[in-house]
Amino acid sequence: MGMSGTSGQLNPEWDVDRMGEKSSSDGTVGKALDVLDQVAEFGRPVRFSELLDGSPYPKATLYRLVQTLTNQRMLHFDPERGTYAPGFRLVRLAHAAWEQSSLAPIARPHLDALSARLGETVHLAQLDHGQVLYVDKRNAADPIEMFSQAGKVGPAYCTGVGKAMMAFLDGAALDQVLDRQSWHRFTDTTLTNRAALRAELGESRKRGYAFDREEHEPGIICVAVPILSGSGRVLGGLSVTTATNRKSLDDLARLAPELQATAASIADEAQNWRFPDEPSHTKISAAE
Amino acid sequence: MGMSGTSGQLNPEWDVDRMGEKSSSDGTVGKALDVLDQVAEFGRPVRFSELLDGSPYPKATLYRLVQTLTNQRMLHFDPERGTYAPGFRLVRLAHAAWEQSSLAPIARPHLDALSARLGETVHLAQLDHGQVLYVDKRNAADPIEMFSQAGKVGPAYCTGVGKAMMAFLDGAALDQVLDRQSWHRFTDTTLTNRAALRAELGESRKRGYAFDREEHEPGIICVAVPILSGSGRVLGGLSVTTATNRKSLDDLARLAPELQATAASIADEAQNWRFPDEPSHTKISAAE
DNA sequence: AAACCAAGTTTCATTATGTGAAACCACATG
DNA sequence: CATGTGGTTTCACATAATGAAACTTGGTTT
Repeated sequence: MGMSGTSGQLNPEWDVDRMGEKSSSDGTVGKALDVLDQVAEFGRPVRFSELLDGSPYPKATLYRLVQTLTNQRMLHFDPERGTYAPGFRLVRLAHAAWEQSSLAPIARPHLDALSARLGETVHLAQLDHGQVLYVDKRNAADPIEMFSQAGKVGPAYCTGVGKAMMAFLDGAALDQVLDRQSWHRFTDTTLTNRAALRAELGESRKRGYAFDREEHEPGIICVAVPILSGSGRVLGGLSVTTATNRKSLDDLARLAPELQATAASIADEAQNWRFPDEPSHTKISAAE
Repeated sequence: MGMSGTSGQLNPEWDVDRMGEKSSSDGTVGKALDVLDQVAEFGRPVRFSELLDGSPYPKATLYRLVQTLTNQRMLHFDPERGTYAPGFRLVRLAHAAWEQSSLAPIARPHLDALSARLGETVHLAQLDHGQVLYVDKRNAADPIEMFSQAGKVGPAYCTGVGKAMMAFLDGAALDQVLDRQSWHRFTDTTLTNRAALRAELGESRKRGYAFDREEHEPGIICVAVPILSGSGRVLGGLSVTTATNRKSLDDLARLAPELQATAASIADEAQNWRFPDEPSHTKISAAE
């Protein structure tokens, strides 16, 4: 409830806009992962035939892909129902992704502290493919672990963390993200076009933090700050969420300094952190 | 650091025991996923060259695989350090896996209740590839730092949930799991061979629940029960963990009935649950 | 029963894809 | 400026993926 939950408005069919861009461009592996995505997107275990119609691949090809994925435990086949669902191997791999990300493990104690001190819901998010990916979360009362809520994605254009992060992107990167927004109107305060959002992002940047004024869910508001690297790159976002019947936007605004301080320490640690036996780096081609 | 996989050693080589069995047998996709596993197993971001030595694949091939995976956002490349880590797409996919599994989402409220009532750490786990996969977790009111987390895997032969589940497997399935144990001696109560474990499993089965008597971590004990389907199939395991300085094994034993009751309701719900618009059987037709 | 249908599985000639030794590049270092 | 190391690209070649079509299985209708 408190959070998004809405992968909803995005209901992309197989081929919508992924033609030349990313998916099946690179070989068999791309196709297999494409299929994996499709199964995941169904939101429930699926039959082979359900996958088939709507799939760009012919029967035999799809069949082989699904077989391979099942073999590899990326998909799980339920023989009783004849359905496929994303497999557990993914969970193990995702755990590795989480642990190895430079942000989440480092931020963990900070979230604990913040959550304890404020007593409100705290989110840690990163931008992923134009969407907000919640990588960790603390509930007001009880701390919830990883995949219960974290792992979920939400829209960027109408959430606090999303806007906080976008506000600090430079032109090119920002455009990419803007291109991926769905601009669905969730509430009557939702900003539903680039111009409106751009203006808002400008203000947020000046201010140093962003609000969510019930733009995603009625009654839910939040303040969010970006987590910025020394060079100003956006590493992630941090937010405190509450309900309008508990706190006002002004109340939340007063929490901004504390959030920023936390964000700063996270960024700091993230940059200096070395994994146990990581070979000290020889500088590689600079990003630009 | 104890990653304690089945391999059990710090630097597991590529091809150790996965030759004929599973990995690269099925085509390019298999190889790509193999590489993905390797990156994950490193436990930290890796350089290309680090992957290369120890890889069965020649430079160019490995390079292409890594490129493809990065392209697909299954790997994330850090240009500053020149390293690869498991990518966020995995987290999204894993979330789908979690949500679609018949156990975890259903068990969630039960875990909440149990955790609130007992005030101790609660685990929900499933058997995956011979290991215990923790699919959800609630921390104790006063959390003890211990090594489990949702998404993490652990050994089956020396954990409460592991033993509770194994105790209710039939011959063939049990053997498969036993074959995958590493029998590493974590503490001096760890059971380090099949015979000892088999005896223990027998008792646990009779008793209806299993203990962990500091077999995995000193000072950490637990009771665990299996979650069994109507037909007796092992769906998962449920445990309460505590520290020896807080509770005794006898204290824990007294919680067993409550655990069993919870397990029973979870099993019950899991069996009857239908996803929203899951086709009951045969044809799906859908809109057309 | 026979005929039918839909989901799932296998075949096999064709072709696209992946392969990997070796060459190449870019940078750092002695 | 020679040498080394990590990373990237090439290209002739072999393998692996493709997909139309045929086949199997199991349930439903005539």
